[in-house]
Amino acid sequence: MRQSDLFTKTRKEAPKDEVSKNAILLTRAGFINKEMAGVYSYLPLGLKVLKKIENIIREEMNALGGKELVLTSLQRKDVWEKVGRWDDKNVDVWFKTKLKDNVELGLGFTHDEQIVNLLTEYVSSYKDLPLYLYQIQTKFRNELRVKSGIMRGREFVMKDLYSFTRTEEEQDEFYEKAKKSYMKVFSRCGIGDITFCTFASGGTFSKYSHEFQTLSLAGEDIIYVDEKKNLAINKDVFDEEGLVTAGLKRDDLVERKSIEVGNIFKQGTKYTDPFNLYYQDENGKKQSILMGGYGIGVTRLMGTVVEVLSDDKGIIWPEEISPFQVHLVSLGNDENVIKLADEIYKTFQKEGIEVLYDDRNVRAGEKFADSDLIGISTRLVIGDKALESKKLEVKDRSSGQTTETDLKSFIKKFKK
RNA sequence: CGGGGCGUAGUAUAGUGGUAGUAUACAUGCUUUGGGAGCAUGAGGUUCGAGUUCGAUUCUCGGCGCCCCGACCA
Repeated sequence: MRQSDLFTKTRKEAPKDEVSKNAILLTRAGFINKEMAGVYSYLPLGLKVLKKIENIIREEMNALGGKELVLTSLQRKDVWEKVGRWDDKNVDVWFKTKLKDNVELGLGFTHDEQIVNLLTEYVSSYKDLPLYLYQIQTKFRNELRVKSGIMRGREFVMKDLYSFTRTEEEQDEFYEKAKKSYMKVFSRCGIGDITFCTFASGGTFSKYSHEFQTLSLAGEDIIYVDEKKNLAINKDVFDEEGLVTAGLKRDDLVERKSIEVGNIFKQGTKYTDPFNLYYQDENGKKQSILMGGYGIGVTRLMGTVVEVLSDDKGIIWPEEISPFQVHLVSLGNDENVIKLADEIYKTFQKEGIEVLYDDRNVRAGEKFADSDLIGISTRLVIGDKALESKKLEVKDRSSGQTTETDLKSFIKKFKK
């Protein structure tokens, strides 16, 4: 895409109503736009990144055996009343609304009840299980106070997978596989080395769960990290019992601040039993179904990447989720330079390399500043130098290193 | 939900009880072109309502909105 056609523009000034690094940088670079407190639109650049993250998650969830679906945001009151979560006393993040005839509805903040309710129509035999269903969808939570840009809003994108299994062994096996998938997702998003599978409290469903915590001073969680084992334990369960269960030793741990980017937990029959979701085994005997929930805050993950990967000039996208693979930047308005850049642009399009082509007639300084801010992982500069040397000047956004190469090997490296 | 703060142009900011200023962004022209260039010209603004006043962007009250701290956060 030509940058002259890009819908958004960069800004020099930080918006006055943002404090968090992710919101400031994403807004300045034209990825998002705040509509109201805790509610952000995703502009073309932001959407590109969001979709890339979603696709990584989709690939990993599919590899786990997950089947994708999309449940509704509008949800029935009676479904939520089954386990008492409609009442504002029990759940205080509801957005509730009404139909014209005064029938009450809620905007989904999660979909546990709804998916179980759905499955009562489809699951009845041991042959139907195990079953792993997931969706990537917008959730609504009426937070009392929003903060941290896109990391804690009232409307956000979440991936939620639900597992339905017959036995504890089946459940545990999947749970362990899911842990690995999750780490893969975070690695592919460029934050694998600072994200830890973290032993955490289980809340109302089971005693313990696992969170995926990314080290960052912008985080709100405190965890204790065992860097050798690559594991951590949340402060909430940082006691003797927790340590023993997690298999961690107090002396091996260091305290860190972190952002929760994912959470997996076993839910037992908390939802399946009340909804009468059972299956019949080989002997025709009625059996309970074990459920598990596996969440990733997709937009929060995007915000986390920005928090963690940036410098004073802008964002530093990891290759896999960079809005474009290459930022092609032409310098000056020398005819031959423009001709060369145009040719390279066309070649990339033909070869299927995703490219943002800064074809604007503005000075080099402005182009470089914008390029740094937007943060595309690889920059290709075409100016007089390239014309003379017949070499391509490639700058890596992350390391800042510039290398020379020729078009052929560049294409070979980036062609998908 | 408790406490505190703030609403002036697209953005960021001055200032004032009596015609609202700067930067940036935008438009036009000329110059310039490897790290946010220069000159000229132009267009663009006081969150809403009520009150006080001859007169309110400014003072008072209320609404709405936004931000921060805390609480909360399957």
